[in-house]
Parts: sequence; C-alpha cells; structure tokens
Amino acid sequence: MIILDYRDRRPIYEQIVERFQELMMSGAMEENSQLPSVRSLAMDLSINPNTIQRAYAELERQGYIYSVKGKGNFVADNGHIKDSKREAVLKRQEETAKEALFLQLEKEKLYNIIDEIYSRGGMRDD
Amino acid sequence: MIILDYRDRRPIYEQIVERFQELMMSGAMEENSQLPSVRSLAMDLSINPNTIQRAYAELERQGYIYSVKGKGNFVADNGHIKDSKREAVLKRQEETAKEALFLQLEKEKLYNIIDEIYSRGGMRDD
DNA sequence: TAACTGTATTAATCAAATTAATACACTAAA
DNA sequence: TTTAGTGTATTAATTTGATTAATACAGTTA
Repeated sequence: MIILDYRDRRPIYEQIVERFQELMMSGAMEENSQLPSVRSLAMDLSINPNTIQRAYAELERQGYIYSVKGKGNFVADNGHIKDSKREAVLKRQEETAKEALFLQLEKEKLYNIIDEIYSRGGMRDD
Repeated sequence: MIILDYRDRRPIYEQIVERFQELMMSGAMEENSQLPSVRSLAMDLSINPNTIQRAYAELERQGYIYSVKGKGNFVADNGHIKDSKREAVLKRQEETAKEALFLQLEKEKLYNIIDEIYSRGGMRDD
C-alpha cells in the first residue's frame, strides 16, 4: 500500500501523507474506512510509530481523516479537498506554462501533451 | 542578482544554482562572462564561501559553467542545457495533465491557462 | 610581492527528521 | 474486570544534511 523512497529528499512523514491523499482521492480508500493503526503501519514500514503519528496528524489537520481515540483513524469526507487539489493543479499548470514560454516552447507542444493524456485516459464521471 | 529565501525548504546552494541557471538561460548572463567570485558573492549574500563553492561546483558538474583556477568561474556554452530543460518542462506538463485528468478537470481549463500565459508574455525569437 | 582568483580539507555548529522510551486515555472483547 | 488493541502526548537521544568556520594550497595578474 505504501512504499517509502529513502532517496527522496522529502521527509518520510510527508511521503506517507501524500500517498494516503492519493489513495483517498482515487477512491481506493472509501469514506469512513479505517486506516492502518499507527503501530501496525510503523511495523510494516519498519519505522518509528511517531513518524506515522506525525503523518496522521497532518492528514487530520488537512481534513483528510478523522481520528477516534481508542478506535482508530478513518477516511473523512473529502469532497472539499478535491477542490483545493484542483486549484493546486491549475497553479502548477500556470507555472509550467510560464516556464515553457520562457524556454520558447511552442504552446502547441503543451496542447499536444494534454490531448494525448486526455485521449488515452478518458474522462470519469462523478 | 540573487535573493535567498530562508523559508524555502531547499538548501541555499540549490537556490543559488537555480537562480544562475535562470539567469544564464534567459540570456541575462552572456556566454564566457564571469560569475561573481566565490568570496565576493558570499559576502554579498552574507553566507559562507563554502556554500557558494558548492553551488558553483554543482553548476560546473551540470555543465552550466566552467572554472579557471586563479581566474574565476565563467558561463559555459549551454545550448544543450536549454534542450534538457525543455524536456523537463514537457515531462512536467505530462504529469500536470495526468493529475488534472485524475481530478476530472476539463482540459479546456488547462488550455485557457496556457493561452493566458502565452498571450500575456508574447513570444521571443531565437 | 600583494591581492585577487579557485579548490580542498577538517572540524564545529545547527536545524530538522527520526527514533526511542514512556505514559496516559479510550474501546472492545474475553 | 482484565487484556489487548487503539490514539495521543512528551521528552530526550540520535542521525543526517546543510551550513559555517578556519585554514591551507595553488594559479593569475598587476
């Protein structure tokens, strides 16, 4: 479910946060389903429970999960999260376009890539 | 010429590397022109000369500059660098499009952003 | 020679991430 | 009620990477 990359410069807890975000937003983890416990996931990944705790705290802070003491951590309703992710992607698109312009890339090349991805992947419906 | 952002999580030397790359690829620094000396730039930025040294070593490793002992560091011919930068941007465009698709964003939204940037910025010629 | 340049090395310092070791509170089931 | 799970909190130690500090050495130029 989670694979750590120790060459990645980002801290482990951030990798874990990101990975769960992906899983939740792709629908791979259903709303209200339970996440692995702090201790068990730490065992699985051979890292310290505190690091998992930190990742979970961050996920909760961002509204991705909610925790119930004594029971566990659970996937929250994250419709609103998707919106903020969308914003982030659009911002990233802006940065990419700026850099492409800076490098004198023709905008058609960007178009083509987008078309390629969208035709390959098809569209989901909500 | 160079402004450091201490809130940035990336190391200082990397910020310096990136900034010089920008300057060189935008044409703001001409080929064979001299970079500030290790010690003088360190003074300017109020940081340790070793940090500049590290940044310059990295720039040289990547082929952006060449150094002459006793004389200084100089901007290299970096036509090929621009090409690899272009590749990197296209790859980034691909990732962005994938994520946009994943988030069910209409591709027209990406188009619009690109158009906006390109119309605002105009095109340079080589 | 003097004052610049780059390069290399070693040790010290600092900050952030991670680990380690606990303790405490809640839940669920035997 | 006891046991074994769960989350949460806290403090200290450790580790790692970045940065600083202090030097030394070598080449260039005036």
